[in-house]
Amino acid sequence: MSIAEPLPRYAEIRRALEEKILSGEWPPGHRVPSEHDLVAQFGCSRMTVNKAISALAAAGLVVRRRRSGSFVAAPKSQETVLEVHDIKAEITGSGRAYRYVILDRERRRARPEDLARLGAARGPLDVEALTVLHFADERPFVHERRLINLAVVPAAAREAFAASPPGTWLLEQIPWTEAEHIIRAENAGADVAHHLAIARGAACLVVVRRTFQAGATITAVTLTYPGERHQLVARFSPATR
Amino acid sequence: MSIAEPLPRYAEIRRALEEKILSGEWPPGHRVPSEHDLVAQFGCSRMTVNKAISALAAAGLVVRRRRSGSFVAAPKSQETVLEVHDIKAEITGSGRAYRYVILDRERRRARPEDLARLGAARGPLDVEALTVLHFADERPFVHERRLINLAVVPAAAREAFAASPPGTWLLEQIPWTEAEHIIRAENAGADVAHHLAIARGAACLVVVRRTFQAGATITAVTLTYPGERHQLVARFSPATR
DNA sequence: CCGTTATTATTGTCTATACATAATCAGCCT
DNA sequence: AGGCTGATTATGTATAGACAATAATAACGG
Repeated sequence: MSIAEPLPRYAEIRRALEEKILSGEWPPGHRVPSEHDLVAQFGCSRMTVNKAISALAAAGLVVRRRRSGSFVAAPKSQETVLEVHDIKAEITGSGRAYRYVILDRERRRARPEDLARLGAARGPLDVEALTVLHFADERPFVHERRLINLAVVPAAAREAFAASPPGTWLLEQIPWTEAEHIIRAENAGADVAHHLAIARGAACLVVVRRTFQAGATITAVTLTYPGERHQLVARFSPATR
Repeated sequence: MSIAEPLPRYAEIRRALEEKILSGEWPPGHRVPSEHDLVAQFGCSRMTVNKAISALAAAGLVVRRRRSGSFVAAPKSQETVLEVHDIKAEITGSGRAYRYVILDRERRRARPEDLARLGAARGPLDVEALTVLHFADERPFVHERRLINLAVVPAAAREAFAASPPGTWLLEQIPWTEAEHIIRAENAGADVAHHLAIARGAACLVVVRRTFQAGATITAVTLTYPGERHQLVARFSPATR
């Protein structure tokens, strides 16, 4: 049982509208009463009503158009909030011992496939290419292949990554403004299988993440998790977004 | 180049604060100036400043505490908006021919493993268990195993699923209020491999989705995609959340 | 020194009002 | 009919002020 807390007025109004929408009483395309009407109905000021509807608009439940009014939005594709943790934080956060090893490191002029991975169309570019293996309680946890754009993060060339792995270090160095994830399944190749101590051909969850700042790609990383031991969890409720 | 549009005042203030946070000038834990101070600094009313900071709080960039002030939030786990489309819409939306086959169907009293899949702890429950295969351009696209809670959707027992597959039908029937996804990689078993026309042991992307309404589980579905032919894409930018 | 109480700073919510902006509508002129 | 114009309507943004809720801090009394 939930406690009957005194909801703020705007939340109350929001709930009331949300209920109509989620219950299907107001189908997509249905016009929500105007702010003026709701003011009369709920006996409060327009600002309060506005706050309620604006919140619904921000949550994507309604679309607002000047002069026309507010309308129940078409059912969107299901969106879900996917949490992708920093690996070091993910492991230490669950009380396991964390360790990492840099398997390979090379500074080079970006090759065509590097440019493709970074999603950068243009020109000559220097990158730092790293291969890292992360352990949780001394068991291989994830295999990481990373490219760092040295045009954006020149300091990466001088960093030894002794204290923190590249991903964690980068997070501390520069904040990202945009990220893109691609998630797929792959059979483990010989090399990855060896490092992760799994059978060749075992299913792996592959997460490719590109991180951007002001349009420029900061880094592109391919994380390969043993499929049997890892899963991503995502949760979503449109009402509380 | 972006056009120099006249930003509303509150957005301007929001940007200014955001810039301090994202640039690292204000590290996590740093105290944001009080609304009163910002009013003086920006020469606007407190409501305007409040709107700006409240938006940042809603985006998770700051945490607000009465009397104490507003503080830059600890760097969250990276959250990403994952779009999971309705399968029928996903296929037809990309111009491919869509078809589905119901491989198996059974109405039964929920077994212990069914209850576990639904995440329902309590009692006797009737479920509709379906196995569906979806095709895109006559090629197997995804294998679906679904349980429908008949206590919530009794109509599912009388539905033939002739016009729409169960997932699409359910979306039309009852709106969900919460969803949970689990994503992992698995090697294809004999049965799934056969239906998807892939090699046994091939890596598959498995998405398990549970959908709730007001606490009760509506449906639990396990979608198995051929790993080589499917991937999930997710994009995120904190500034525009 | 400790516990209680009063003060105060800060955010949370709300009102009433105002003007701006955009889109629609009706009417008018050509 | 076609197009221009102005009125209307609904939302977008902003202001100034008010009171409530909360928690940190200071003042006080034992």
